[in-house]
Amino acid sequence: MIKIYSTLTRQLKEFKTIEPGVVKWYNCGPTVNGLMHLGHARSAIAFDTIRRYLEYRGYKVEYVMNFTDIEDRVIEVAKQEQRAVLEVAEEYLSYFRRDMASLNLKEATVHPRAMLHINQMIEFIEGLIEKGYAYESGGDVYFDVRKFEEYGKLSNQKIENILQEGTEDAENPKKRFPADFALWKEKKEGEPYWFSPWGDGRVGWSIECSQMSMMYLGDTLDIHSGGQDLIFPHHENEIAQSEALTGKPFAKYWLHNGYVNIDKEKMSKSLGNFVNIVDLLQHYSPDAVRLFVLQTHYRSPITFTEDAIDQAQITSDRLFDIVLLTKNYANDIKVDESFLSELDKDLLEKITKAREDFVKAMDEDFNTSNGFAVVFDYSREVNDYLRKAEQVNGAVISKADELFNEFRSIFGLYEDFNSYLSMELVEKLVKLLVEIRGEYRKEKNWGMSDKIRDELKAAGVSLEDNPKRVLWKLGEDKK
RNA sequence: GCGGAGUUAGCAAAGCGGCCAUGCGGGAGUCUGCAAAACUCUUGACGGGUGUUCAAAUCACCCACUCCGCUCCA
Repeated sequence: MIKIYSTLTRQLKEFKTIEPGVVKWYNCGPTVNGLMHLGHARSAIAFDTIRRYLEYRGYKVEYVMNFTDIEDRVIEVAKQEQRAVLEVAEEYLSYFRRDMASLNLKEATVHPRAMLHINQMIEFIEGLIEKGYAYESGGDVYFDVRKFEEYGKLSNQKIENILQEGTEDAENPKKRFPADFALWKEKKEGEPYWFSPWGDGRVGWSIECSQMSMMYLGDTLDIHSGGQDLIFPHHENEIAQSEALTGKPFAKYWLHNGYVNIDKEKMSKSLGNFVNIVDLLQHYSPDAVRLFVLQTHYRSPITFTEDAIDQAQITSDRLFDIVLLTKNYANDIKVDESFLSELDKDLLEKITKAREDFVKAMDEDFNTSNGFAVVFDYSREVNDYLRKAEQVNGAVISKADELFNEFRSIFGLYEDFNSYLSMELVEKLVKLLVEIRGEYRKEKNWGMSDKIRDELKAAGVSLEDNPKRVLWKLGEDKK
């Protein structure tokens, strides 16, 4: 049984989807006004892993993640750089997709973009006005939070305590109440705008998530997720809008990941203390970054230090060693041995046990930290076996490899094996063998030199001895 | 002010009442032509106090400190 923590109820509950076997999940994606930094990555990796785990546990996950491409901050960047908003959005969007791919983040089922859903959002707002939850005021449209009694339930705040007098936004005279939030904003000079029943303008920030999530997944989602910084006001507003419109619960489970801190401060755009993923990947492997993130439970804060990520890199490399070693043996099965030694039986038991322990750990609100503890214990056992067993049993080690594959697919680690088996490597190895064979030939050790040529040929590399040099090529000789 | 989260060994990080977390690092050993790896043992912790309990890192209360949200933010 999977237990899941929801910010709304602030406790662990059994995970039950509305439709059996299917998870409808909306993850709040980034605003594309800059490069992906570790804070974004932490969120994305955490939820990507939970998604992978749910899939591992047999769910079909419909995962929607938006890109906010029309928003104050994008417009601001466009102004500064004197470029079109669309152009800026396109550019950062492509960088985001690149960085997501390099971190081995799975593509969402749908990646909707706000700009392409403006008309539907206008309809959404019209619906709210009809129901009396929103009002037009001087070209703007606001959500009337006092009409929605449960406003504040997600962030656990009383309406009186929200937006005290004094802040600029609270004193906006167009509002009836300081905490009311904009659904539609009147156009400003030099900014993009759309036509609407209330005049030219553009949509407010939170409306896109409500509208797009409901459009792609239905009125009630199983999971809605994002960073803790979105709880208020963004998600609070989404709940208000959506539930006001449909009268149904908006999402069953609200998941929020902890921050990445640096120097005891939250890593964020506004503080300017962020580490970009592109830069980080200059020094650390994607696997190390994923491991770094996943060694901490998704709701806990992570403190970023160079030391910590160095440690993650070392750990990641060692884990990869044993994964690869196991795979090499598993690929090399010649005979399926039915005889099982004590060590074989022992390892088989440990494989079963490890899988059980792992599932138990992950079922408890996706405790990747404990999940990794199981993986590390397990990798030590496999390592031990590979070095101690008189003979490596192909059937047994294949089972071990299978479990490593399961772990890898859930954590999204070491998936690009091809990069380790490059043509470059083949070239180096063949050249080395040719060189060694050359020495044997000098010594007139024809036995060894022929053996190398024959074995290479069997492996698919043919050598051709010429007076000046040895040529080699891949593939069988033509007959 | 209001609302949350937290303080665990040298570092990172689980744990949510009793038994070994785990990773990195430190020490010793095994193996070994060299090198590397691996494995074994070991090192060590629960911010401070007072309670509750047969038993507390884990519950309650108090104190100290840190961070976060209430403003754009993953």
